[in-house]
Amino acid sequence: MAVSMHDVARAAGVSQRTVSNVVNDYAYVRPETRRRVLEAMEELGYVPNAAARSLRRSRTGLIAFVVPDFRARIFADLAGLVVREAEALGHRVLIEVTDSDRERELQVLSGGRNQLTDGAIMMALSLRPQDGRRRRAGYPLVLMGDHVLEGVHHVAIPNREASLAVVRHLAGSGRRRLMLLGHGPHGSETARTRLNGFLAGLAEAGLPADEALMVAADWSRARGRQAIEEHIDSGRPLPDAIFAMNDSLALGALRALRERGVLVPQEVALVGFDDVEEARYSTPSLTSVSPDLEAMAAHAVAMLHEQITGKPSGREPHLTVDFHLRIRESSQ
Amino acid sequence: MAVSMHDVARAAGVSQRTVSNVVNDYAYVRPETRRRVLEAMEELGYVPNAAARSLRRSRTGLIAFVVPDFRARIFADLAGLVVREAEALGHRVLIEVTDSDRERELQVLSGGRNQLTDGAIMMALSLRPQDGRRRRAGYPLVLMGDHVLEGVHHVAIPNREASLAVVRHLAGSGRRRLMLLGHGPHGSETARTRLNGFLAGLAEAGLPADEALMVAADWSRARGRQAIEEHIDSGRPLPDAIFAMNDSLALGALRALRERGVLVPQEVALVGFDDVEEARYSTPSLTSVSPDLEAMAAHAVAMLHEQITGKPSGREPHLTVDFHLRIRESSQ
DNA sequence: CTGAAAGCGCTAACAG
DNA sequence: CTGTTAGCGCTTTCAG
Repeated sequence: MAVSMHDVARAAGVSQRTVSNVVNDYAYVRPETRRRVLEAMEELGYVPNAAARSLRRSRTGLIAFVVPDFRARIFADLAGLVVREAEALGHRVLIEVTDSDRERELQVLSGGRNQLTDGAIMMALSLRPQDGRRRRAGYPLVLMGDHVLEGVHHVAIPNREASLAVVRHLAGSGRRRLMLLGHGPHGSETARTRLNGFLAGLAEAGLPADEALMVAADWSRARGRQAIEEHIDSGRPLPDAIFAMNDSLALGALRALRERGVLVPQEVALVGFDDVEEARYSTPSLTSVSPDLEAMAAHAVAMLHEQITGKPSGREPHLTVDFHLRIRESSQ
Repeated sequence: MAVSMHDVARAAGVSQRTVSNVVNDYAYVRPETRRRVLEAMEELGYVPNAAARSLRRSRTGLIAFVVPDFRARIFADLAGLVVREAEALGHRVLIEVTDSDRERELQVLSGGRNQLTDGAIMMALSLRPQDGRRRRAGYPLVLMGDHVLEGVHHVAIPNREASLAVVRHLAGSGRRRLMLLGHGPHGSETARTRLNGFLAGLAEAGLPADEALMVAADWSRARGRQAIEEHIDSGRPLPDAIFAMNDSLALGALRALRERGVLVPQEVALVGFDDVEEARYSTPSLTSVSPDLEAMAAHAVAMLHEQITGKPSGREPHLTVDFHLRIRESSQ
């Protein structure tokens, strides 16, 4: 076995209690004693056993960040921000990938997948309101995204408002035939809400909602490209603007348009969602909805922190972050 | 306190031992007994305490993945792969960010930053051979990248060979004035090795090594862009090819070239390193070195797994993964 | 197949 | 300021 506090105590000629005090920067320990203990620790190569400490404190210092998929740029970005915020509040982050699997999301909810964590931040895709009853009682949880489970803290992206803003921008610059890319039969709540905002925008601008211009597609670059290729090759008339439900789709679409010789933005304006770094650097640069991810991460971590430490702070249990529509070359 | 095994045992009218057996799918438990226990667990909402289990088993099931920075796309990609591989072998992954801070890297090495993990995979930037002595004895560790610490398992990217291949490709298609972008005074070992391969390639092709064409820059998109802008604006003659030390630099450079009206690849060929997804979708698409990241993640996790479980497997303690030079529009 | 019981290493209440 | 000591909840040896 590794060297324990007991060993250190014996070596330094003090009690275990004192060693613990030194390790935890506790109370008053005489400088001389502290020095002796530190010396003994150094000499024996003592490293505190975190499992024992966790057991005793019933706190591990770990939180889980649960995402559907790590390949999507936005989740990786968010993870980076969550790690940073968590560290600032003294937590470390365990990454859990659900592969958008409903079963796994439920496992997180019911506590089967949270071993060794004090709480979780989850980006859930498939949860429904009635799943609330499967929740493990007392386990701190914050949801990111659209789903509101009764009584669960939650921080959201303003999907509807942002989509509305996109349509206003497009219609406001004279576009009339708007395509929505990424709407799909297996759509998540997020997709539905963005669709909603899109439709509201059309109505507001007095434009018809054309089913043929609501194109289903997974939110990947490859599918965005493919969807547009198929649309063009089928000979259907082009829209004069495309609103893609995320930047991956938009950038895939951009590639397809370029290959088919369609000019962006002259013939077709293009707008994405998420504002990943790449949007600023594509050719043409991509207009995109930029949700405030930093705020999102900060709020989520802070909410979780409160639940874990049990310090309520009057903070709203439901929050929606800001967004900006970054207008770039692809839609001007 | 939460409900414990003891509570379940009492409720089911069996001993704690039997509950443990059921929880761990152990040994022979009479079906009838198992059923009763399962029922009691369900009823009481029992969730095993992972900290206690970890203490007892002296194993947490967690491994740390330590990266310099999470914003760089390649680290996020790698993290996703590591999480997947780890899960397949029954480990979960804790993400640790060092911000390229040498002190933090040393803390990982010495065990101060590995609380609750059974081992770590680290992408170290600043470690030097003599740091080996600071290593925490017996703590399973695998390094990714260039640094070889005496006696530490290690999986590498073939930086020298790949850089050589890039120069061969460029020189082979008639380019004569090659710029190296990303070489810098604070260069990591990785940068030095890529520089090495570059110089070897020049020598092999009988081309001069021109100091003025070795441009220092952090490996970010913004810096790549800025470096090329400055070069052009200073009136210095353009190279006919640029080898950027990673794709971020290359894509930033591409942006600068485009804005200054320089044609890629007609006037200047451009090659990057890492082959991030974006390279395939840029305009023009980017030629890049594609190291086999999947293999890298798989090897690293497997090596760590062996150390943790103590099952040696004749696998080499040092391994270099394959790479492919993906030749695309930017260099043809 | 199941029970009793001994710790894993640490924290913290209690006592000086 | 420091020593003693009782568990935290679980796994596992030893008996039956």
